[in-house]
Amino acid sequence: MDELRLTPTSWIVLGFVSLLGEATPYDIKRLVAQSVGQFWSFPHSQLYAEPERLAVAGYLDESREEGGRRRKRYTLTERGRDALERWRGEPTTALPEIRDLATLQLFFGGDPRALARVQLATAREHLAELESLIEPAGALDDPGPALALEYGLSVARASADFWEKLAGD
Amino acid sequence: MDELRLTPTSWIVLGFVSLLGEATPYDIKRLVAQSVGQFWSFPHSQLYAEPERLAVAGYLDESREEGGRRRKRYTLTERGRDALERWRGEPTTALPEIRDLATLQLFFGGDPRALARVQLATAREHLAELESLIEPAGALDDPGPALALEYGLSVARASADFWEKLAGD
DNA sequence: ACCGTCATGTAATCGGTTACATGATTCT
DNA sequence: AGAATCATGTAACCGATTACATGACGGT
Repeated sequence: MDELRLTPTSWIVLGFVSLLGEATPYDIKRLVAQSVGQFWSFPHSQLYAEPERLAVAGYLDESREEGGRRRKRYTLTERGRDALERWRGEPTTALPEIRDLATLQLFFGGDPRALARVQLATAREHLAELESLIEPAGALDDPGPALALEYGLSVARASADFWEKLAGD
Repeated sequence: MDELRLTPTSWIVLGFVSLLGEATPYDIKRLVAQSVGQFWSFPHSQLYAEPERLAVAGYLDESREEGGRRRKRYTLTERGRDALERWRGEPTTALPEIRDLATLQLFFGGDPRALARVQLATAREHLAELESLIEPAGALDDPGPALALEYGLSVARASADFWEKLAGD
């Protein structure tokens, strides 16, 4: 029941548990893969560790299935709901961070053409995948996911465009 | 002299030491602030810890000033130079990652207009700062920094455009 | 001489990543 | 029924962040 600094990972977990009502780490994992995970990856182990932390600190309730896979299922506590609500209400001024190895290589003298070729290829695949997510996202009640996806798409397009221009010299 | 997994931070340190020939953590800190730090931030303490790691593993030589501030100065070893060279030569296929609290808030139901207002403001300031870096970057011998900056700019513009559109409804 | 800010670092903590491992399902 | 893959988790390590702390230097 300690105080706890809530990290981005925490919000992701709290957010999805809130959306689903009740969720297992694996539920979250699948949703992450189709959404946030598209521009922000982390290992699945964190989706097991983080709910644990949150449960210890009183933001989630944990219960364990008895039969079968003995999954852990999580629900929001009052405290968790409050924290999420407060967070939602305070628009962050934090800037996006781009963590990109390719840019580093560019910066430190990697060959621009070679980099552009390789990056353009992967960027296009990624774009295609993102585009395939538009429809399902649009079908949801909540507009948030679709908006976030749009954001991710516009950034991904800017990225692809850059490499394309660079590849063409 | 152990094997060591080299992280993005490692490349940044190795890269700047290579550019400068000899560098103190503070030298690197200043350069980072005007370059990579614009889209990828980390605390200065890491720029003291990381060269240490790299020195222990044999990628850097460390020497300490005797008088005055007793700074630690680092230079590349053969091993460090090799590693950097090899890294430069292998274009990464890794995708950029966007770590962005604002997008998360959008995703999880934050108010789009409110977010857009706040984010647009900070995004514009940031853009202005990036643009002020164009000239100095263009004046360098090495084209890498200017290219990386261009990349950062195009992404930052995409981001600002998105929020602008969203703010305008 | 004093004060504020810049410069330079260390220590402790903790989140995140890597690696390992086993139990369920599904398919052939 | 066996193989392959999906699902689910734990353990250990380490890089990264936070916090603390002091020494130089420049200005008044």
